[in-house]
Order: sequence, then structure tokens, then C-alpha cells
Amino acid sequence: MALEHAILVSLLEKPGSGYELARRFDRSIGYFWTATHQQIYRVLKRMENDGWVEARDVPQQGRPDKKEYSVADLGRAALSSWLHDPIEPESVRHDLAVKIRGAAFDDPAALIREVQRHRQAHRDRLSHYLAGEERDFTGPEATAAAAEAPPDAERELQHVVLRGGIAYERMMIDWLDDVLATLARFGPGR
Amino acid sequence: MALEHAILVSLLEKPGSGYELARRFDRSIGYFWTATHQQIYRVLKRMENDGWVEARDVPQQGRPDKKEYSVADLGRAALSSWLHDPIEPESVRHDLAVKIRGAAFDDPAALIREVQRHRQAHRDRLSHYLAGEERDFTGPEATAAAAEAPPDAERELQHVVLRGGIAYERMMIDWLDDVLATLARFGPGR
DNA sequence: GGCGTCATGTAACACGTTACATGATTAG
DNA sequence: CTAATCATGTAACGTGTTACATGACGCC
Repeated sequence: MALEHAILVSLLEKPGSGYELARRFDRSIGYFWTATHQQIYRVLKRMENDGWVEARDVPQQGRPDKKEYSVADLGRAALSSWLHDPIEPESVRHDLAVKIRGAAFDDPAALIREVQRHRQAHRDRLSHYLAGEERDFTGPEATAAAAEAPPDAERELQHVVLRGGIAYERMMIDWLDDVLATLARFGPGR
Repeated sequence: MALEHAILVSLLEKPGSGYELARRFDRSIGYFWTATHQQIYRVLKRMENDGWVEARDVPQQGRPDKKEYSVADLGRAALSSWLHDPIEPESVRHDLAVKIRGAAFDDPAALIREVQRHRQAHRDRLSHYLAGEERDFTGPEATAAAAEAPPDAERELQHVVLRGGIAYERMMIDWLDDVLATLARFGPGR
């Protein structure tokens, strides 16, 4: 399991509350690992019991108080041991691929709109990633700041993961174009 | 949920037993949807109760008898309604991406072997897909057979899904090369 | 007054994974 | 005789999803 580990990585990058983690799982780290706040609170509680993380009460004004979690030594050790443990190259799950094969037994043309919607979602995500890359890694401000600092593993590794997301979205867009062209050849009445 | 629907598609392509389905989920349809036999038997039983599939006892010689399932009208209707229902473009889950970001807080070079293992697994899967494509779609035998038959949606849609798998594996291999180059810059002692 | 955001949680259920269990046949 | 393949299942557990619940603050 890796939700624990994803949380550890996120808290090492920056401590935060369960709520903040939930929001990160809708953004940066959430691009390749999703979790809802219910899951996060449950796991966070377990991790606190196991001594992987430590909570600190942070009173806030104008907002509810929060519990800020940070990684404890045991958590760091758990992450390290997981990193050294080989994992199975995971298999993908594509609902859409099931639908595409299923369309052969229904009306292929009826899927076109659905595929277009997915294509649009991937286009949006790609734009979002590219904007983030520009802002944090390749834009003038980011490169100027980086030029003065020493090589930074955290930053470089975040960037290579983001490049993976970008490559994935580009591949999906191209493939969905291929799917659309194929579906068009099997419209109603053929 | 889509395991039900993946099973329906697979049974429409060809009726079969739970055991046979489990094997298909290790191969063709399993490239984009995985399931173990325990899951399959459980779901198949529910689907039978719901009247989505029908079982027929097939006595065999030299092997245990099997129950051959095929799709009933209710199942076809359920599939059709699912096909017309929009689904959310799913988000990916990449353990490996979590590990790569986590490596910043450990020893980046220690991940190199792991990434190489994953790269090899993707290379193997790519070869496997390409062999299947040659055999079923682009090879001389397959194209000769197809030339005599009318345009076949089932076949074409299976092919476009396979092309998606091929594109995915190629993208992953390229990205993992990028990851390896990045990790190499942060070896121990840097 | 109502809606959105910040903040944390419980409960029930669905789905997925791992381990265990059985038993026949065929190939080495 | 041993291992692999065919064939079907149960039980326990862990993870993920959906619905429900609460309450304060700020903005329109």
C-alpha cells in the first residue's frame, strides 16, 4: 500500500493538516495518487498511533484550529524501507478502453461524444501541467532562482515526475484522436 | 464500477467459464483491467443472480466440468446503459512516481535499479503487444483474412485499444529513461 | 439569509487482495 | 512421484467510496 507513503512524502515536502493534505491530493501529488479526505483522516490517525507522524495543534484566528502533522523518525524509516522494497510494475485500469471494446456490441458512434469529453479533460490537464512547469521549473523566474542555488534533488525529481504527467497526457490525446477516427468509421448504418 | 462490464464485454466477445475469464484477465482484456479469479467468481455469481448472465453446465472429458457463462438480455441492457452513461476521466495511480519524489529524502541512486526493473517490464509488455498486433492485425495472415471480410467493428475496436496499450508502453519507456538520467545526476555524495 | 471555504470527523458499504481449500488429469 | 494445468470456491482483511454530520467565518 502506498497512501501512507504518499502522505509521508507530501509531509516531508511540507508539513500540513489533514485538510491541507486532502487539497494537495487534488493537485500536485494527486496527479498520480488520489485520496479523499475521509481516507486521509483515517490513515493519518493510524500513522499517528504508530508514531510515523506527530501532530501539533495550531490555533488560527478567523478559521478553525488545525492539527499540523509532520513526519517523525519512525515515519522516515518506514518511507526509507518502502523505497528500498521493490514493487510490482502496476497495471493500468482504463474504463474507457472497456467501453471502446464494448461499443462493438452497441452503437460505436454513440461513444464519440464521451471520447471527446475525455479528450478535452486530458487537454485541460495538459495545459494545467504545462502552466505549472512554466511557473515552477522552466519559466524565467524559476530558472533565475535555480541558477543561484545548488542542484536540488527535491526540485529535479518533482520536475521529472511532472514531465511524466505531461508525456502521459500528450499520449492520451494522440490516442483518443486515433480512437475518434476509428469510431467514425463505424457510425450508425454501417 | 466496471468489473461487471468488463466481464460482459469479454463474454460477448466469447462465452466462457470463470476460470477462462480469469485467464483472459491475465491477457488481452487484462491489459487495461485486472481481476483475480476470486473476484471474478464472486461477481459472476452476483451477475447470475441478477439475470445478467446465464450459466450452462459443460461436461468435459479429462478435465473438470465447467460452467460456461453467456450474456443474457438483461446483461446486454446493463452494458448498453453503462456505455451511454458518462464516466469521469480517471486519474492514474503511480506508486513509482511517489517513490521518485520520495527519493529526494533518501538516496536517489538507490532507486536506479528499481526504475530499471520497471523499464524492463514495460519493454517486455511492449514486445508482447507488438507480437499480438502482428499476429492478429498487421501480419500477412491477418490482413489477408481481413481483406475478404467486411469491415468489422469488433476487430477494429480491439485493435485501437491495443494501439493505446502500445503507445502507453512506449511513453513509459521514454519517461523512465528520462527518470534514470535525472536520478544519475543525484547519486550518493552529491 | 444563503453560499462557499476551512476544518474534522463517523458509519456503512463496495471493492480488491491474500491466504486457504479441494480435487482431477496430464506431462516429465 | 511431482509439478503444472484445469476448475471452483470460502474467509478474512484491507482499502476506497459515498453519505451523513457538525460548526465557525466571510462575502454578497
